[in-house]
Amino acid sequence: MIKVALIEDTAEIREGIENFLNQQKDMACLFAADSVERFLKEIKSTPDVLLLDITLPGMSGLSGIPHLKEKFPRLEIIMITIHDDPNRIFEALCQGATGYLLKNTPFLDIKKSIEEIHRGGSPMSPQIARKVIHHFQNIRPAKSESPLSPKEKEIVTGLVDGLSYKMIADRLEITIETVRTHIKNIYQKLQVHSKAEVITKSLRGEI
Amino acid sequence: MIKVALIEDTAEIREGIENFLNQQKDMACLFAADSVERFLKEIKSTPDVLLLDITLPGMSGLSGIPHLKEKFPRLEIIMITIHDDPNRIFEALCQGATGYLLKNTPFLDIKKSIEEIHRGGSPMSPQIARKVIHHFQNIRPAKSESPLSPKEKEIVTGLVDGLSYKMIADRLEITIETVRTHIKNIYQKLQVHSKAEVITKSLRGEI
DNA sequence: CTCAATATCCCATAATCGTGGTATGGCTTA
DNA sequence: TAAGCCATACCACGATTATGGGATATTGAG
Repeated sequence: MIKVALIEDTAEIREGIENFLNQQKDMACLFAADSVERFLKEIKSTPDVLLLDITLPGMSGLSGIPHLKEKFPRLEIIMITIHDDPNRIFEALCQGATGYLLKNTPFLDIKKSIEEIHRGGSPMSPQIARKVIHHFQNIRPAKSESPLSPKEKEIVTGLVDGLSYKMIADRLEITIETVRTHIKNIYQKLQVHSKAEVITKSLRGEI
Repeated sequence: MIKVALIEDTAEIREGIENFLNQQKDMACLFAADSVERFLKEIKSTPDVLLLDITLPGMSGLSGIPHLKEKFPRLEIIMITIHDDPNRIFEALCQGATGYLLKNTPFLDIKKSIEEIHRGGSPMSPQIARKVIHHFQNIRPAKSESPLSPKEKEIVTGLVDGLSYKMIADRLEITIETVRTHIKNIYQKLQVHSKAEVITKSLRGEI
């Protein structure tokens, strides 16, 4: 039995979702509030999953996340919203939300999402996922000419990931001796003498 | 009719997916190759969607993405892989992949994903989505105070500068043994096991 | 005052790394 | 065709790192 809670200011939507959840066999809506403040004050037990609207009177869902997480550290939060503004999505995810659904999502899919998040997944509509990914792609612009060969760059990636030579060898499916050779060449090209320097250069965008 | 292509080195999996795709009414598998190199050399027409394995002989799927995107700028790429290593996922998404599926995904879901990506969404299994989101959540919380003591932060700075224990000891005018102790404590606090990981965390603002 | 955190120092050992070699085969290009 | 880069692989050795012990002194918070 998944214990769900809900914060949504529009009574119609709130009651609709609440009723729907309570009709399900494997979940129950513990509590439904119209604001973060009221929720924090009045909730009695500990929910597993919270459906949280972004636009709320008083404290917004976004700024409420840290408070909610503080009171219930293991709470999984799914944002529900009409906005699909990438910045808000990004913000919510950074604050600690784990899922993100649009308000027009059918009830049945909301149910699936609650089950999904409870299983350790992250429900996200594909449209949202695409926006999230675009954010990723924008923060790392294509870098200019690097003196390193493609394989060498893969080795560097391994170093940045904190892998040992052995682990890099496994990942790239080559022997550790080949990894050593590549690394020697990388050091030569970059004029460095340690993993540490390569990682620093790489993360500072100097490669 | 969605034009799909496939790069996967295991013949069994490749042919399985190829056959399945060709049985669908609304899609066709234009071409299936066992390596990025062969794909780029032999493909004749322009696919809409590419299913791309990460682990490949020769050029890895990861490093192949830029080449594939260069030849087919509007190509949508879905990574298919047995690995769910967050670093690789992150890398693939940054390189320009738009979807990410685990190899055990049922054929029917692969089909749905292809349709989804073609509609402008981003197919991702919820497990993957969770990992992606964790990446988001780890980039930000630089705001909270670090668990490291002032001295420990100085040690970290030394590591980032590529110094050996000896050099850090000289710089801070303490013995190398003290440096060792500090580093042991740092590893403990950050739950890591190498200089490399400390440097990466530090430069990513996670400390 | 006591405790926890910090900072200092020492020892020992196994694993990993850095660096010097050598060598083969494929590919590109002058 | 020869020169060069790239990727692959192996050997050897000293340096460095990772991790397990202990030990002592200071300091600020409860």
